[in-house]
Amino acid sequence: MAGTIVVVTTPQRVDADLGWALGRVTRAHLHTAQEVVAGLPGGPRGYQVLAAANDGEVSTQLAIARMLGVDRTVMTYLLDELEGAGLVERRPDPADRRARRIVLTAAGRERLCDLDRRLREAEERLLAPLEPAERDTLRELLRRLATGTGQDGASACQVAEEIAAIDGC
Amino acid sequence: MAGTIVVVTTPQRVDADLGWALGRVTRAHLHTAQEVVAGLPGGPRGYQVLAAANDGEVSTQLAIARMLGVDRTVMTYLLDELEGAGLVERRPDPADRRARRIVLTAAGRERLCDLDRRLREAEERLLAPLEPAERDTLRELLRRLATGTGQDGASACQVAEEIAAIDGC
DNA sequence: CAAGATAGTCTGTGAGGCAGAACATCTTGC
DNA sequence: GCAAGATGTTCTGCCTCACAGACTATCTTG
Repeated sequence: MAGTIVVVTTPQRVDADLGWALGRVTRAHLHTAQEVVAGLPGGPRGYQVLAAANDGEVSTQLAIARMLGVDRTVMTYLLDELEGAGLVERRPDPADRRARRIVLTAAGRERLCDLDRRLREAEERLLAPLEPAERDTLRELLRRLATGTGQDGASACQVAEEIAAIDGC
Repeated sequence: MAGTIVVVTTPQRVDADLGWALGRVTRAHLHTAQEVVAGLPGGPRGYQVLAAANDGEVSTQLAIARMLGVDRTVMTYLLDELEGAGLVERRPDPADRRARRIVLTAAGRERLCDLDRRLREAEERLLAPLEPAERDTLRELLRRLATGTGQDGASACQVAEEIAAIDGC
């Protein structure tokens, strides 16, 4: 390396860094969410478990864990708490006796509904600096990135791959 | 509450949740970033410290800590490692002898430059499902949210408030 | 039926962050 | 100029929390 001429272009400013912006926004969102879900077992993740279990597409512990990006061993005590609070039930999956289907109790659905509304309000406050149209754009772009679907619905997505790499490998 | 009729509207699907999308994208980004900065003391945050220190606007430990959202006590050992690797120096601030100015060494600037380029490539791969114009839009919207500036440059931003609430209170 | 994969649970352990105190220095009010 | 409080940095102790690994039960494949 000695004697090598290194062209040091001026690096980007910090606030041009996607990671920085993502981190900051995520952190702020997490912070407001924590206030909204105060008292809910598991905090923000407790809410996400409720939401994931409720929409029914996936409902076994492992499926929910993967979707939310939490370790499967964490789901155990997350669900212990939610079940203890009477918000969800673990039901044996009739098709696979190893698996448990997570279903919301009536109280769980009410709670989820209430949290949903309040979280949505909090999000709008968080997105306040953006024009209404821009908020929708941001939501849509993030959603497409997270679900791994391109504009045409194509699914060539690194986010999904990275997520997959994080859990099972 | 007994007897109250609760209208349970169908809650949003999980993938309509901003928090879910943010979390997933952030996690995926973090994961790719970790690979790129493998070997750098402090991991992704080490990079961010370098980037923040380099652009010079803020350079004391506390200012960097606040910008990055890390605890001030964490900055101490983060910088210990970076300084040990010869990437930054702690210089006494001539204007305030309590404070240390964090400046990059020549090696630090080279390293930052290299990381910058590789991270930018990784980000583009991550944003691949979006059209090029959409990627710029996403970057811009996130940047504006994170910096707390509206379209007109106005600064009425909850992200900044929440970030502020997290550290000093 | 045997062998391997998968769902869930439990236990131990280690990293990592936060609170709080200590110390040095700056600032403000008098 | 001095006392009192605020601010920047470091250090210590504690405590949470997530992950690895082992274990059981069940499914799947050959």
